[in-house]
Parts: sequence; structure tokens; C-alpha cells
Amino acid sequence: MLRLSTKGQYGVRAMYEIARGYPETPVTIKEISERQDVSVAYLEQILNKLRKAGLIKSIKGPGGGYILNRSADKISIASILNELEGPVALTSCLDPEGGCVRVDSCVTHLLWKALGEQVEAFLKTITLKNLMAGDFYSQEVKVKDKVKV
Amino acid sequence: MLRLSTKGQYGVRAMYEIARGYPETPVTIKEISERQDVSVAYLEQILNKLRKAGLIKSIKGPGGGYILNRSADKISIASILNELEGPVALTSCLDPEGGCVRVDSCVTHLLWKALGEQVEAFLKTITLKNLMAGDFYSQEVKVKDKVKV
DNA sequence: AAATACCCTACTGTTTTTGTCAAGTATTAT
DNA sequence: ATAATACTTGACAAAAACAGTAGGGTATTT
Repeated sequence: MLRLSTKGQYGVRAMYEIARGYPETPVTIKEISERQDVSVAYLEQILNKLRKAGLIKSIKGPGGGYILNRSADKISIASILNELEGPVALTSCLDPEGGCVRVDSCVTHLLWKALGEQVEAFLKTITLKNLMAGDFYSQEVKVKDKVKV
Repeated sequence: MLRLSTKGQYGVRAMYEIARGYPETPVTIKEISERQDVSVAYLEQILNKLRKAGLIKSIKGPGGGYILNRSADKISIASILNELEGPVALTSCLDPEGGCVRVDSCVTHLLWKALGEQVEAFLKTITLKNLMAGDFYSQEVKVKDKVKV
């Protein structure tokens, strides 16, 4: 259950490669493609979104490539996935645009909401820098002491 | 991102209805269908899985229906979702059957693993009883202090 | 002006999801 | 017995989401 799309996975891995070049060396799509074994065309789609979101910037022409727009410790995994897959919304009920017709009567509504918040909180605490260092400080993600309906 | 399938959602809601009848009254599919607005045919599939998993038992014939196999405080949301959607496996990498060809080189492997474990831990702490009471004690789900690769 | 490298949109095959349908089996009440 | 109730099972199909390709375009450097 709860599979992450390849877009999200590849996106994080691509960001990891770009982070490795920061702040000096732009990394080309081709390099990312080879190192992470993802097609250039597919990466183009992914990096485009991340660029538009302001996470990375691109430099055209020879010697160009992609580079982080801010330092690795300021880019969370959550911010990457949010751009590529949208916000965590375990049910259509919880889609940002709303549309839950049963909200009040839906007994599980708050449950999914709490779980979503927990996931989001976790992903926010982990940055690209953490990923590169290979250690995840999971600072006690606490959702809520008690949620009473 | 991370959408839960309707099967999982309906499953939890169906279990909620069945829990309401426990331990006296078997609840029929028809009743669940009406109260939760899910088709009888679809519920049949879902309840069948839950029955085979031993979470509920069925009583045939008039006056029959479904009933919990153990008390509501002994059935976690995790156990329901696990039957209907399989274990949390955010990437194919983490599928129980294995098959990750890159494990060592995959920088994100541990990240997804940690997140999955966090989700699973959260869902395990919440039981049908909690759901019925409407309060989720989220007892500080702590993943790991520090994971060093 | 040639080479490099990003930019953008459309499209398509596959897989998963979300159900429906039809025919069956078991049990109870009369 | 038999009719009514209710669960059981497997096949199937429409629709949505996913994963990725293709092909042309634009900007920059040497």
C-alpha cells in the first residue's frame, strides 16, 4: 500500500545528484541519467517541474546543467515530492480542492488526516543534506496528543 | 501523493460498522452498504479478504451477517489495510519479495524504508476501538534516533 | 555556425483501480 | 421440504493513473 510514483523517486535521486555539484558545478541531465539509470526524456519532465518550483535553476549551453537554487540543508524531501506528486492526500476527501461530501459523517476522515500530517511532518524534517550525509535525524514527529471528534 | 485505495478506505469503514454490532449482533452486507454507501458486490470482495485473514467471521442464513473475530481494541487499522492493500512498500525496491537490484547504490533506499516504518508504526497504534471513540492517541511514534548508512 | 544543453507538448502502451455480473453454497424459519 | 436470507467465488470490463517515448524548439557558448 501507499506506493510512491517513479516520478517522485527519480526526482529525489536527481536532486541528490544535483546537490553533489553544488555550489560549483552544474550537473547535466545526461550525467544524472547515467548515474541514476533514468532516461533523459523522462528526467526532462521531472526537472522542469522542479525548476518551475524554484528548487533548482538551469544553465543553458555548453558547460551548463542544473544547480540547486539554495543550499542542500534548505531543501526538504517534502518540498521535492510536493512538486512532483502534489500534497499528501490519502483520500480524495482530503484533496486541497475539497469535495468531501460526507465530512461530518465520515468516521475515518480525521484518521487519514492525522496520518497524512504525520507523513508530511516526517518528510519535512529530512533535507537533501541529511540524505547525502546518510543520516536521518527523526526528531520525534508527534502528531497530536489527542484528537477528539 | 500517497493515495490510499478505495478498497482500503471502504474496508476500514466496513469494519467500523461491524464493530458497532459486536459482540451481539451480526451486521449484514446490506446494512453496511446502506450506511457507508458502497455497493454490496464490492463489499463482498472486501469482506471476503478480511474474513480469510481472520479479522471477522461470517454467519450464513437469515439473521446472519458479519461479526468481529476479536474485540475492537485488538484490531488495528494496520491489520485491516495490510490485508486489503498489502504491506506498506513505498517503492518496488521494498516489496517483501525483494528484487531491489541496486540496494547498495540506492541512496534513497533507507529513506523510504524509514518512512514506511513510521507509517506502519502509526497505523498499528490505532485500533477500531480508538476509531469508534474518535480519539487517536498518537503515542509519539519515533522511528529511529539516527540511522547511519 | 556548430555543438551543447535545456524547453515543451503531445501521445501511447501498460498497469492498476474500481467496480459489476452471474451463478453458487449454506442456513434458518415456516 | 421449501422459500427466503445471506454469504461465496471467479470472471470480466470500463476508467483512470502511471511510466515513458517522440519530436520539435530555444538559448548559450566556443
